[in-house]
Amino acid sequence: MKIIISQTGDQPIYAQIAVQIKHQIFNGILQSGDALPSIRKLAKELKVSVITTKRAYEELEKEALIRTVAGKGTFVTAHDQFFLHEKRVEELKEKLGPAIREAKEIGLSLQEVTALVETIFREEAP
Amino acid sequence: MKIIISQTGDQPIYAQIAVQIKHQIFNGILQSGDALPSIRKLAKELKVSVITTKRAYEELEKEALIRTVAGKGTFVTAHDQFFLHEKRVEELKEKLGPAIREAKEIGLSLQEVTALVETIFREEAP
Amino acid sequence: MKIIISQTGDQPIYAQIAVQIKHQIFNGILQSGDALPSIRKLAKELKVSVITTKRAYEELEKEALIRTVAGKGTFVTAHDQFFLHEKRVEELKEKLGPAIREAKEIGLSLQEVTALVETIFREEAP
Amino acid sequence: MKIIISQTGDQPIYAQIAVQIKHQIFNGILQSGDALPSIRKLAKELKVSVITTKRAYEELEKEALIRTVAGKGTFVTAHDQFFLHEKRVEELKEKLGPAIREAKEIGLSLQEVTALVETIFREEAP
DNA sequence: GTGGTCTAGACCACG
DNA sequence: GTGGTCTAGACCACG
Repeated sequence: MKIIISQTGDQPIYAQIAVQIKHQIFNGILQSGDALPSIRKLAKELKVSVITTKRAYEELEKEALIRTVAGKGTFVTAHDQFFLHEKRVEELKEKLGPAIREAKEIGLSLQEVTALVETIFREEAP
Repeated sequence: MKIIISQTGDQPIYAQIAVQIKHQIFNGILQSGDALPSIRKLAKELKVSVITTKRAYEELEKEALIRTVAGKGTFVTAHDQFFLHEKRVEELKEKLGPAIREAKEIGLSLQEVTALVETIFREEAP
Repeated sequence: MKIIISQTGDQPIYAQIAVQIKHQIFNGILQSGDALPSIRKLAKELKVSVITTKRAYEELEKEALIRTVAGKGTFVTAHDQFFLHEKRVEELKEKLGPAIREAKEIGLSLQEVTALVETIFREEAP
Repeated sequence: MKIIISQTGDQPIYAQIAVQIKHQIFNGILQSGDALPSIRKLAKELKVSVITTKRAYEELEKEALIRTVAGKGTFVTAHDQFFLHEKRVEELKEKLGPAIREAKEIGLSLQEVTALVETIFREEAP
């Protein structure tokens, strides 16, 4: 499983794992019903503790993106496109919201903000 | 000094203080050369530990927005409009950047992102 | 043999099998002396491991509801109506007991509890 | 803090702790805003691991009964009587439900069930 | 093999 | 002092 962990401590390891798996689900790399690696296998692969991988899976379970069956393993929840789209937009709003609120506090106009958004959008590697 | 602290723990208190002072500088409420309250005075006023206000001022010093002179007090750094504008845009980019990167990962087009930005911009209280 | 297994993990599979066979005995679908399917046959039918069906039968043997005769098979124990009635009430008490104990801890009166029981009884599909 | 732990393994320790604190909240022994012991203090007192007490507190946080503030401690959530009553009845239904469903499967009438409930209610120590 | 739970330490940020 | 996170082991139930 392709997951990159940064030990620089800016974000808990379990959160880094969770968010990357989440994105794999969002992008269809992991699909409904797909089995995730066992918490122990993934722990070995990433060289972290079992508790850390378990914690990551717990986060995703809270969001109903995966489902753990004791003794069986962990699987991507069956979900339709609508559910995923909702999840994605919700997540995006949570991140864009504070930034835009701040832009307004700073006194930027809508035009200035969208211009900045466009610049950043184009800057980033496609 | 007008600073509102949320004890709900979603953000460290020192960071809340720092960001609010920063915004007062950005918005001209605090201007070049203005004296800030002493860390002890501010601590009393906000009913927090002196360590907390000290930490907040340290953050702002790192960003060169304020300057502490031993035995005299703490003052807003002399800065021109260009410097402040740069700071503001830099800060905004740091927040918008990850959100926009994510929007692209999710597969949203520039049009969809700007539409979402506009919606959020209009939603927020002016 | 009519047994429905839920893979959702809320209850061990062996327990699901055991309880459903138990209910078939209680309700007379399985009667004294009736032969149960062999653990291997049942395992195939339900698509579970032989270990699982064996474990289920062991549970029922502990309760003296079935009896395994080496080389012959497994049979519903000879029992009279009194024995079965006792078993049923005993089982029910085990489940109702903790709930009612809790109701008292919470401070509900007998009237309130029986009212709640009546509501739930009527709610459930007959 | 008065909490009794059974090591017999029928229920995880963290769940035992959580349920007993929950009952103290329900019964007014712990009231809105009251501080709970720190996870480390409680761990020492109960002679369990810190992770176990933390896990217990996490369970209660999921149910919005307590609130943890990093660096401050853990507190009983401000809640009104209506909220608590709802919680209590909800919990009770979850326990009574399966038992009553079973009673019906066994073929008991509402009268028989309520009679049994009454017997158990009176049997238990007041 | 799978998860579930637990221990007894550790280091960190915040205050 | 407070939580938050993590490790490197362990034993268990289920299958």
